[in-house]
Amino acid sequence: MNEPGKRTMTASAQKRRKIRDTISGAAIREFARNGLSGTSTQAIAQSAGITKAQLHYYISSKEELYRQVLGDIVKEWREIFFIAPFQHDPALAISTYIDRKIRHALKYPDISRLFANEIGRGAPEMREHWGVLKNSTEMANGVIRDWIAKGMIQPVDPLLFQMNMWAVTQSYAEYEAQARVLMDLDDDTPMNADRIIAEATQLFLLRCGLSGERVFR
Amino acid sequence: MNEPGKRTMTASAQKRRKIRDTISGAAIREFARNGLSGTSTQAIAQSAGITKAQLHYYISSKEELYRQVLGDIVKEWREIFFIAPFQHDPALAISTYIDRKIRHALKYPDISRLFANEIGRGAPEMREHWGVLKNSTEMANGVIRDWIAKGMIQPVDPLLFQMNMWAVTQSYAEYEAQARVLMDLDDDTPMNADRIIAEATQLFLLRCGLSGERVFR
DNA sequence: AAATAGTTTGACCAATTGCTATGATTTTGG
DNA sequence: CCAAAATCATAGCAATTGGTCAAACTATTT
Repeated sequence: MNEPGKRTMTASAQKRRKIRDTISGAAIREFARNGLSGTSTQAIAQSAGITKAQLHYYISSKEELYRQVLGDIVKEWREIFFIAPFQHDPALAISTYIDRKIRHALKYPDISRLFANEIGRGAPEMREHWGVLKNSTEMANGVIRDWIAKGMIQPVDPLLFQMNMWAVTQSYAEYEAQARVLMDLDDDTPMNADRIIAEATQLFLLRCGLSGERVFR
Repeated sequence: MNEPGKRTMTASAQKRRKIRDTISGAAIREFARNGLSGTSTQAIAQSAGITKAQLHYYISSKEELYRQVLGDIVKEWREIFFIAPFQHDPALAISTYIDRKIRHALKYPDISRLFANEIGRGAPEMREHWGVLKNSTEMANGVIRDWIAKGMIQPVDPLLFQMNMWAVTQSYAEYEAQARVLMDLDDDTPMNADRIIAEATQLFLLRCGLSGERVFR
């Protein structure tokens, strides 16, 4: 038997991992569409291409599976969307964040939707994650306040500025269906990421009194 | 028997209307939290303070009730959030829109959440509403383009500018739970509407190159 | 007051829910 | 190659699902 995390992996362990990933993917898809209570284990199993009983062999319960994928999302986001590395350059920090966040939203909209769903429900499963999330937000708060103090950007409400960036970037995943209608795009045509990024970047750079020139990529 | 819509209303008709409103309110609450498939008629009935059988006496089906409240929301929004009346003054038009929209989001967050949920699911019940919604969006598009042509505002992507306003204003309903955590607010304390409106207004006025002064109210 | 119409109720329906028990099958280590 | 362990599928569990029904109850009309 092989411990997960070991460098070598037997064929069976690989297969097991693959199945688990398939399940996670299917769960994200289904939970994003219909929420926790609106998703049946049957639907998840079907979406994963396995039987319901087989699914229940791999998971302990629907709620637990939900908690697991939610935790994975929070963890992944914490690593990807981190404003601190570019503290020295506000324009770079902001445009980098927006670029990453929007590309992620367009590429993995279900992840964003699942998260939005959880928050919309009152975030009952987020209790254990608030601490770390609040922490990074307050770190970013400090960075922004520092920018203001040093006269690098115009004064903004640090928290609301962050929340508004989140809202705009996130919305292109959540409101994809609406965006497609308004843009006359069918479901197969990808949305124009560059166009969206350009407008969003302008929006937040100008709020800070920074040049509207495209700064990043 | 009394037709609905007549000026006079018998006591029984009034009672019937009151029950229907109670049901709509309960439905919005429950659908907002758990979506269409995640909400049971039992839960709606309980939230409305009636029995399940009684609920089914007033509605034809869960889906139909969902369609009804969704239709009501779309209709109400079309009346409330209309940018055209202030065409002559971009700053006034924008700040009025943001003010109204955010106050509505903070006052009736469930309505915003129900709508967000529907769009997140792929908006399967929005087919009949897209036409009129697209229309008003394109009217506003024209207004904004006109502003740009006349040099009243800096160039913006008209559609994305609207979508971003929508995203920011909407988010304070959808992400209320998160906002409360980040702001250290308990569930009873109302959020500071003026603060939110001020930052959002600045954001979008500055994008247009308009003075950051508070223009409205 | 009787007849009629509108409303409420509890019992009930088949279908689906999350999940399990059990035996069959496959995979694996010795 | 064989026994043990892991995986899988069928059938089934009690509980809940959306919705119905007829009987009881309450209002309204004549």
